[in-house]
Amino acid sequence: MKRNTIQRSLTLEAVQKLKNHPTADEVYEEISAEHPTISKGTVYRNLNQLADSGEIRKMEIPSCPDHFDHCCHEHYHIRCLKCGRVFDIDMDYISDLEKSVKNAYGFAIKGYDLVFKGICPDCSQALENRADADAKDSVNNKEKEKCE
Amino acid sequence: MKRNTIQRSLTLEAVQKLKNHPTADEVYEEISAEHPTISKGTVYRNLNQLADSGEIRKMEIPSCPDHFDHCCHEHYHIRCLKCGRVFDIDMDYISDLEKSVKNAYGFAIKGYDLVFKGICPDCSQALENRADADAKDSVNNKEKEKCE
DNA sequence: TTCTTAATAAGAATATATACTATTAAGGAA
DNA sequence: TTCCTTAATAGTATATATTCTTATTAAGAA
Repeated sequence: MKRNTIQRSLTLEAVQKLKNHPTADEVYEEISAEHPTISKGTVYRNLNQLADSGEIRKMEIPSCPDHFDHCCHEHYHIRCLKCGRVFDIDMDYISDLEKSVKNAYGFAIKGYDLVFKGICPDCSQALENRADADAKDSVNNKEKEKCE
Repeated sequence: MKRNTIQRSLTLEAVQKLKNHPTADEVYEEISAEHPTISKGTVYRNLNQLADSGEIRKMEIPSCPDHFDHCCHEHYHIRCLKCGRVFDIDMDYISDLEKSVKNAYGFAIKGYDLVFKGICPDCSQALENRADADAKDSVNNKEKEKCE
């Protein structure tokens, strides 16, 4: 039988508090600030269990660590190619996109992942500012930044 | 200036030969069977360079290692949730999906990643066969399998 | 209160990918 | 052709994300 542990409650609360699609690591940091003994493996396990039970949503995004979302309505996201942050996007949800599939070669389709990609306002601004500076440095810095 | 190295040619040839969206590791295994001294880092670097120059396509898929595709026309893919393999899917390509976005909050949209998910015919068959056997074992085996 | 065992903490292990560094070799110049 | 510059390589180390392992703890039933 499933047990209601303190760690499980803390994990759920942290995701609900951190509204910006936190990664498992960000959830762990949030919790461990108050409860330093919690284990990162526990956070990972509880996040996945909470996602399995539908209490939170697990967002699997290409070339990114998994992000978790407290939000309950289906919506799309956009990932900044430069800083890696993930944001909500405002667009009607396409619930029957699999009907557009002509041939899935025997696959039982369970859904789809759709993530837009682009450059966020912050990074656009930073790029413009740097355009005056050394172009090479700008490229190097850009390449260095990681997906958070 | 860009140099045409043997390793670069081997990498391109391997992707063109392996038509099933190989991962970098699969490309490395293919090449190293004939050329055991090639370095995995070299394969990664050349795959990314070839993708940057448009000679191959890099497929970034959630919860999967990157896959590489020799194919040149835009098309969608489906990932098996059980075995992790990636297959082509037959569906009209939506080139202007970003026009459906109502509000991207200042983002400059550069494109999108769309990947369907489902259960492939092989895994459907395997699940049916196992349904007669112990259900618990079936679930455990399912959880164990990794994205390839 | 006791007991069973699910869940945990801590850290090792794994997977994917990139970075570092001494060495090699591609291709232009002499 | 031979030499030279330096991009690319091999091999190793490192980074990142996540899962696994194992002894211990504690949730909740009896």
